[in-house]
Amino acid sequence: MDKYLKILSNTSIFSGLPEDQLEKISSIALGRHLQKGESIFSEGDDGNGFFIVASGLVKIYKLSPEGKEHILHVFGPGEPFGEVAVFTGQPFPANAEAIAKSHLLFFQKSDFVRLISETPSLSLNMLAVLSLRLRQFAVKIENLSLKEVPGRLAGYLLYLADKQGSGDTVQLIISKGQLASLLGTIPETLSRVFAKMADQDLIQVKGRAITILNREELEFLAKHGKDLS
Amino acid sequence: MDKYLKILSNTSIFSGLPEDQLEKISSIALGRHLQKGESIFSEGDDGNGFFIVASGLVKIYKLSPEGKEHILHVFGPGEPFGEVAVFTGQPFPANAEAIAKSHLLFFQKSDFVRLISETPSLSLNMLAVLSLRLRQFAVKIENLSLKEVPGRLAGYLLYLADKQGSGDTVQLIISKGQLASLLGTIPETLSRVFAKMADQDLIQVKGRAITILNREELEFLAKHGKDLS
DNA sequence: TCTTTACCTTGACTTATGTCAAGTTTTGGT
DNA sequence: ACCAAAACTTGACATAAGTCAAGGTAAAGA
Repeated sequence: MDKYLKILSNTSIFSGLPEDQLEKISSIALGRHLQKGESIFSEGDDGNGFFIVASGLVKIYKLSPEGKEHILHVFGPGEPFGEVAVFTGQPFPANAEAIAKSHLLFFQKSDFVRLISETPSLSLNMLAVLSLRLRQFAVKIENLSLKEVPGRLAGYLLYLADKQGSGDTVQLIISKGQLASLLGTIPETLSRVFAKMADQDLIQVKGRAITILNREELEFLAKHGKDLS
Repeated sequence: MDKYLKILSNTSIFSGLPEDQLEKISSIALGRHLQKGESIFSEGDDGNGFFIVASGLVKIYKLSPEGKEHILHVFGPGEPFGEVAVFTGQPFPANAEAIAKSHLLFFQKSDFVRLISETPSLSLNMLAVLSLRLRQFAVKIENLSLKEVPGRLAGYLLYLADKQGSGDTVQLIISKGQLASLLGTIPETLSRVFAKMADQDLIQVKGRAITILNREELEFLAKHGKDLS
């Protein structure tokens, strides 16, 4: 059980809580191991609890009636998902699938609601997490409706560079096909945009390793959503 | 002061709370009256509190560097806005403007955080509100990336019909230009789509009054995002 | 009522991006 | 190391929707 403590203290929703609280939380967590490609839940499933990624990678996505997929989120270690269903009392609004071998912690809805109503600082953490996520969605909506694909890709690459911190070379954590879906486009279009950006010496592409060659122009693209032409 | 009680009890975040709680809340609320077109806050402003619409209509929108506007929300009576900034501690991420003569209630951040940490049921309400909003955003993202404009409009009209309940004729609460922005397109395109739908006898348009003539086909459009052709 | 302004519509044109199809490269399993 | 299955790339083409521009309609204020 105690091995969860360290994991929990590194999550956005439980960070900053005193150790005795974390122990309580740890005691209601259920571990679950998944292989790459395993489904976690599907749209419409009863939202009887939520998850935290201990290790691995999970995608949250919706499917159109024609089967086209749009990825809403990719969550890594420390990030919670499925909480929305817990608080709305409605079924899960999207699908979740492990896109790498993953270790998850599951929290039963009833346990968690009790916990949160007893722990004001936990509810404030939770509110902050949901608020941040709303903000991310707002940015995503803005990008989808105001910017073209090159602008969205530029923004994503800069976001990755910032997050990974490792100089000007970033590693895509998902396949280019999945990145296309995350950016609201299709693999063919993304591939062409990568090619064009490489051609213009904005970036260098070697598989999943992308090197930023012209940060300024990339920032211009991300901001204005269009080529300067 | 007590006149706020009735307003507060009709809001999503305060509904279901006992009267003594509502009185406490009422005592920290500040009223504010706005004319149509008045700005409430701008992107980047310090998020020192949040608002509830008592009467009127408020739009939340982002501006691209070129000045193009995208409307994220339109909020009416009973709906809170600006709470995200309160919980993240960051500035407001978007702009807010009254699009009709409006009466707002303002809650100071510090007052509200204290209140919420003292009132578990309030924090659960708040979590539910944010969760629902996340869900709405997820739908919006799905629509923007998976559906074309006719599909988005069809979805919006059905949503309005459901919300207004008044048979098959709905009233647009915002101008068509603003609706275009809310649907992630421009007035010209929206106008053409309205014309095409009317031509196909899916709807009848008389100013801001839209009559649904063929609900089935509209539902097909909203679901599949495309014409059946 | 008249006039001005904002809102809406329509047309001609351009373009970004989706679709379909055919290769090529990379990856993972045996 | 080999082979099959994914993943990726490229080309030709179709089209939804944006841009620019002009005219019409409706609403608000004098």
